[in-house]
Amino acid sequence: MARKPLTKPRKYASQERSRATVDALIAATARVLVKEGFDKASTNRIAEKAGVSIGSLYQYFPCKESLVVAVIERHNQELMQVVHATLAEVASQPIEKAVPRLVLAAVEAHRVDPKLHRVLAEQTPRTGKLENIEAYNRDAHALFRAYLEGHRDELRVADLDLATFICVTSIEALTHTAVLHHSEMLTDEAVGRLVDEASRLVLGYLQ
Amino acid sequence: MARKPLTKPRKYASQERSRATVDALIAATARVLVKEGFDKASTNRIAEKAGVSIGSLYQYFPCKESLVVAVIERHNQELMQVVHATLAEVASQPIEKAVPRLVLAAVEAHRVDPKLHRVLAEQTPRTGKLENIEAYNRDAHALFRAYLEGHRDELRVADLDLATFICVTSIEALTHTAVLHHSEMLTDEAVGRLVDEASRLVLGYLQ
Amino acid sequence: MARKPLTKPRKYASQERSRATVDALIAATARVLVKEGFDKASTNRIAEKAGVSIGSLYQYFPCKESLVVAVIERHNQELMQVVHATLAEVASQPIEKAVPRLVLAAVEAHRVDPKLHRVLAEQTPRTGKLENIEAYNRDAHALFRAYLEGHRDELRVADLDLATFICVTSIEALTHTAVLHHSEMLTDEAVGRLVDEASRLVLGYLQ
Amino acid sequence: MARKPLTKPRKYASQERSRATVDALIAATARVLVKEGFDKASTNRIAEKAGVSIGSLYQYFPCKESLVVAVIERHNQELMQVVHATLAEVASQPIEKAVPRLVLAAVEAHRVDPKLHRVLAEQTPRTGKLENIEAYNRDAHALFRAYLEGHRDELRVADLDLATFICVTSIEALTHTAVLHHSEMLTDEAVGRLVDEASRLVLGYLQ
DNA sequence: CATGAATGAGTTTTCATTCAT
DNA sequence: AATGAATGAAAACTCATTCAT
Repeated sequence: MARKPLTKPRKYASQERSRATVDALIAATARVLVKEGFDKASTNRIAEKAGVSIGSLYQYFPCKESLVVAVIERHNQELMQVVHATLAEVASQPIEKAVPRLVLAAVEAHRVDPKLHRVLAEQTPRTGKLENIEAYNRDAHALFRAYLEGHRDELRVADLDLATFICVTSIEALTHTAVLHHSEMLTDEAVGRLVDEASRLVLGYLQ
Repeated sequence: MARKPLTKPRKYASQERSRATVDALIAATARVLVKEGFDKASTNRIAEKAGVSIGSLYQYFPCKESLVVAVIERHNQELMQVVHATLAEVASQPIEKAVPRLVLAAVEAHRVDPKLHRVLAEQTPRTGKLENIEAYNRDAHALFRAYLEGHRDELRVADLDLATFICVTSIEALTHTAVLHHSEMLTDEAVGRLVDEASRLVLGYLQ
Repeated sequence: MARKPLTKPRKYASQERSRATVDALIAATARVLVKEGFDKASTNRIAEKAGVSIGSLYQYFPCKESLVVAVIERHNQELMQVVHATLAEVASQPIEKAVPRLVLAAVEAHRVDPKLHRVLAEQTPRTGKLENIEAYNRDAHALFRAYLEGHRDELRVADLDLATFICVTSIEALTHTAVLHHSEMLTDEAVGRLVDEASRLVLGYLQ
Repeated sequence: MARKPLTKPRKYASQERSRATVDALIAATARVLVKEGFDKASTNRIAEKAGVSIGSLYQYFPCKESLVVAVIERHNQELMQVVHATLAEVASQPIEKAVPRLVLAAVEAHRVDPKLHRVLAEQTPRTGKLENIEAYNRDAHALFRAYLEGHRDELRVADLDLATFICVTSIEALTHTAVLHHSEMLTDEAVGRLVDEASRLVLGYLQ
C-alpha cells in the first residue's frame, strides 16, 4: 500500500517531463516562426531554442510539418476560444447587438498573437499537412451558421449557407487585414469605427 | 553615322531575343509554380522548362525571388487590367449598377489564372521582395476610392478611406475564397447569386 | 548460512527471468531482422518487439552487434545440430551412402530458418564482431574432415585438408544457393535431383 | 567551316570534364569502400576523396546506392572480361583442357581487385538497387552453359541447366573462398593444386 | 534492476548561385 | 552572351547509446 503512492508520482514525473518537452518545443516553434520566419525555422534551431536536443524533437514530432501543425492547432484553439465564448454570450441576443460584439471578438481573436498569426497566414505554405491551416474557419462558419439559424426571423436572407459565407468571410478578412496590416486602425477609437462600419456592413446585409 | 542604321536593327534583334528569353523564363516560372508548387520550383527546373541554360537565367534575373516577382507583376497586371477596364466602364454609372459589375469583375479577375493565383496566395511566402504580392490590392483600393469620390452624393458613409477598405477587402475576400475554394460556386447560376449577395452586402453598406 | 537456501531460489528465479529476457531479445532481434532487414533493425524496435525497455536491452547486451552475434550463434547452433546429428548418423557408413545423406542434411540445415539465414548471409556486414558470421563453416569443416579421416581407405585424395575444403565449400555453396535463390529447386523431386547431382560431384571427386 | 573544329573541342572538353568527375567519383567510392568499409563510406567522404564537391556527386549520382552500383558494374565488367576472354579462348578445346583453364580464370578474376570484391561480397547489403550485386554470376552461367552446349558429346549429364548450376556455383565458391579467405592458397604452387583439385571435381562430374 | 526520456554525432540530400570555358 | 559543371551551406532526419529517476 505504501509503494503505489511512491511509484505513481514517478510515473507522473516522467509524464510531466515529456509534456514539458513537448510544450517547450511547440512554444519554441512559435517563437522561432515569429522571430525568423517560416523558411529560417529549421528543426535544429527550434530544438536549440527549446533547450532540447534534436533527437528529442524527433521523439515527439515525426517531422517539421507536425511541429507547425501543433503550433497552428494551439493557436487556432486560442482563437476559437474567443469566438466560442463570444457566440455563447450573444446566443440569445438580437443581431443588432450580436454582430458588433462578434466583430469585436474577431478583432480580439486576431490580436491574441498577431505576429504568429501573420507568419502562419503569410509565410506558411498550405502544402501537405499544412493544407488545413485555416481549419478554424470551418468551425467559425459552423458556429456562426448556428447563431443565424437561431435568429432566422430577424433575417432577410434566403440561403443561410451563402449568408454565413458572406458574413464570416467578410468579417474575417476585414479584421484580419485591419489587425495585421493597418496598425493605425488599432487605437481604441479606430477599432470602434471599424467595428461600427463592419457591423453596419453585415447588418445591412442580413436585415 | 553609317553604323547606327546597321546596329539598330541588330540591337533590336538582340533586344527582342532578350525579351523573348525573359518572357520564356517568366512563363516557365509560372508553369513550374503551378505544376510543382512554390517549394519544388527550383531555378534549374525553371531554366530547363524555359529551354534556357541556368547561366542565362541568372543573366536576366539576379535571383530566384526576382523571377517570382516578375511572375507576380505580370499576373497582377493581368488582374488589374480587368479591374481597370471595369472601373472605366462603370465610372459614370450609379453604384447600384456599378457595384454588381465590379463584383463580377473581381470574380473574373480571380479566374484569369486561378491555379497561379492560388500558388501565389497560398504557397508563396510574403518575405523579402515578395512582400508585395498583393500590391494589386493597393491599386484596386485607389481606383475604387476614386470611383466612390465621383459618386459621393449617392453614398451615406462618412470616411471614404474606411469605406474603400471595407468594400474592397470584402469583395476581394469573397471572390477570392469563392473562386479558389468553392468550385461549387462557379456555375453561372451560383456566380450570379454570389454577385447578387455580395453586391447587396456592399450596396446596403454604402447607401 | 540460513540465507543461502533462501536466496538461491530467488537467485534462480531472477536468473530465469534474466534468461527469459535475454531469450525474448534474441528472438525479437531475429524477427525484426527478418521483417525489416538488417539496416532497419534498430535497437529500439527490437526492445519494443521484445516487450522490454531499451534500458533493459542494454542491461543484457552491450551493443547492437552483440544482439546480432547472439542471433547468429543461436542460428548456427541450430544448423550445426542438423549437421552434427547427420555426421554422427553416417559416421560408419561408406561415402556412397554418407555423401548424399550429408548433402541432404545441408539442404535441411538451410531450410531451418531460410529467411533469417538469408538476412544474415546477404544483409549483415561481416564487420567487427560480426566477422564470424560463417563460423559454422569451420565446425562443418572439422566434422567433415573427421569423417573423411575415418574413411581414408575409400578415398583417392592426397591432401585431406584440401579435399575437405573442396567438398564442404561446394556442398555449402550449392545447397545455400539452391535453397535461398532457386525456390524452383525445392520441390521434393528437384531436391532429389540436386542431391543426386551434388553427391555425384563430390563422390566423383573423392573416389 | 572554321568554327566547327573550334566548338567541338569545347564540347569535348566539357564532356571530358564530366567524365573525369564521374570517374573520380567511382574510383573514390571503390577506394573508400575498401579503406573504410561499406558503413563508413559516406557520400561526403567519397566526394572529399574524389576531390569533388558533394553537390557534384549528386549531379551525377542520384543517391549513395547508385554510386555503389556503378562501382559494382565496373568491377563486374572487369571480372567478366577475364571470364569472357577465357571462354572465347577455350571455346573449341575439350573439357579436360578447358575446365582447368576456366578454374584458373576464376581465380584470376577474383584477384583483379580482391579487397573490393570482398567488401562488395561481405559488407554490401543486397537491398534496393544493390540486390543484383551478383549479376555477373548470371552472365557467367550463360557463358558456361553455352560452352557446355558446344561440347555436349563430351558430357555425361542429362540436365544442362543443372550441370551449369553445379559447375559454376562450385567453381565460384571455391575460387572466391580460396582467394578471399585463404591467402595461404595463393602461392603459385597452392593455386596449382587448387586448380587441379577443383578441375578434377568438375571434370569427374561432367564426364 | 527497470524504465524511457534524452542525447547528438553523423548521414543523406537539395538547390540557389558562381564561374571557367 | 551562353553554357552547364561545380559549389557548399544548410536542411531534415536516424539511431545507438546514456543516465536520471
